[in-house]
Amino acid sequence: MARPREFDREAALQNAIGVFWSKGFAATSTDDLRKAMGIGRQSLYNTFGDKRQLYLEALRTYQRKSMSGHIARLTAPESPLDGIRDLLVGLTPEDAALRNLGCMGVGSVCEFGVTDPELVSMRQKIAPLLAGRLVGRIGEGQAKGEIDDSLDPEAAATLIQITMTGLQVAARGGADDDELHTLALFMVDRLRA
Amino acid sequence: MARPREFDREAALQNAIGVFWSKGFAATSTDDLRKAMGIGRQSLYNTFGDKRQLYLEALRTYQRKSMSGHIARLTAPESPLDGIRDLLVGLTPEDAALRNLGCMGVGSVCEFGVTDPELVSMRQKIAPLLAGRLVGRIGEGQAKGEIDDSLDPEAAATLIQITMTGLQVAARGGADDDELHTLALFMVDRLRA
DNA sequence: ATAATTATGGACTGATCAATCAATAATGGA
DNA sequence: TCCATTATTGATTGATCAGTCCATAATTAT
Repeated sequence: MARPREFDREAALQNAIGVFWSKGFAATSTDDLRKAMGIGRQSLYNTFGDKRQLYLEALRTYQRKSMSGHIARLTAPESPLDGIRDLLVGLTPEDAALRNLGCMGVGSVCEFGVTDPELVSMRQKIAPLLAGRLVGRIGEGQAKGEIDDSLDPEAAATLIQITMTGLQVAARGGADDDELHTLALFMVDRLRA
Repeated sequence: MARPREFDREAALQNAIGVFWSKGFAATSTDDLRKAMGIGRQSLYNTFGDKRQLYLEALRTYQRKSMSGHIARLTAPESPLDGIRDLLVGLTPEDAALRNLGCMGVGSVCEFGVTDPELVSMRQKIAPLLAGRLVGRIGEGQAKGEIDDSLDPEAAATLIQITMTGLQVAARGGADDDELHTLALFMVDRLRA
């Protein structure tokens, strides 16, 4: 029917994610994107709309992948406490260059705060997914006697999410693997019965 | 000897801090700064150098004030655990507009990561100031029997700092006062003997 | 009063920004 | 084959960017 696209949309999007993740929205130019994505300017606008739309799609895609990793690590082990440990320990990659990027979602919160309603609503859809699973595993752990029975599962789940955010910022600030690892294990210990 | 400056340098700097704090470095234009500071363009360049130098001075000034507040809250109460509680509870202001700004230091880490050596070295000078005091108060608390004797003071101090970062990001993301308050108290409880 | 010095305001610079236009190329269906 | 449709390329737009130049104003020392 029409001329087919010469590039791989998914691959180009992944490259765009990489740029936004590393530099944030404001510091990224459309030329940075074009170069990293390996496509022409018009192709970018035809395929992804404008810079903002591309950012939204990049962030959404990043969040989906990131979240599914979190949930996989949290739920894989039989022991709930091991799940929480794996969630936190596996949060920051061993590869320093990757780890130093931190989390694109955290970066987005820091860059935009509450000024962009579309971003706020995107977060509100994603955050509860992990929170719910966390509350579940904490309850499980309490039933098994692994986790301190006296703590409120909701508050503990929120604290774990806050800790994840803190770890990501530390990682972006250059924290090394050992430090983050130690911190994750320390936090898990604080939940133990 | 020469014509005196017509504006208050400190007041202008405070206004610049406000803009950078709210919008970050990249999204702030020199015109934003000029307007908020209420001075002419040439006055800005004469007095503060360029945009980057102004940012560095703004961040340095912010950090100093912020850090002295942290240390004051941490050390004021007789009870070490109360000090840690006040540090965390008092971290995020009651006023929503102010709280939603989060922390300019956290914003700087998220925006620049480890890409700017001058910022990295600025952080390395500031972070240990609080860490040292925290370790001290944790040791105190353990000696008094308030804080769990089995935990490593260094790791606990780092976890508290990570928690502070997480709270600030949550605040920037729109978290309400109650949620942050609850979280702070929950964290303190996790250190108790 | 005059000279030296610094502050201020407005015009201006070249670079870069996001985004569009217009011309050409490639595809499948008629 | 030829038409409708979409992709690609390169030139181009007007806006905004950080930063400078220059003329004028205000101050103190002499």
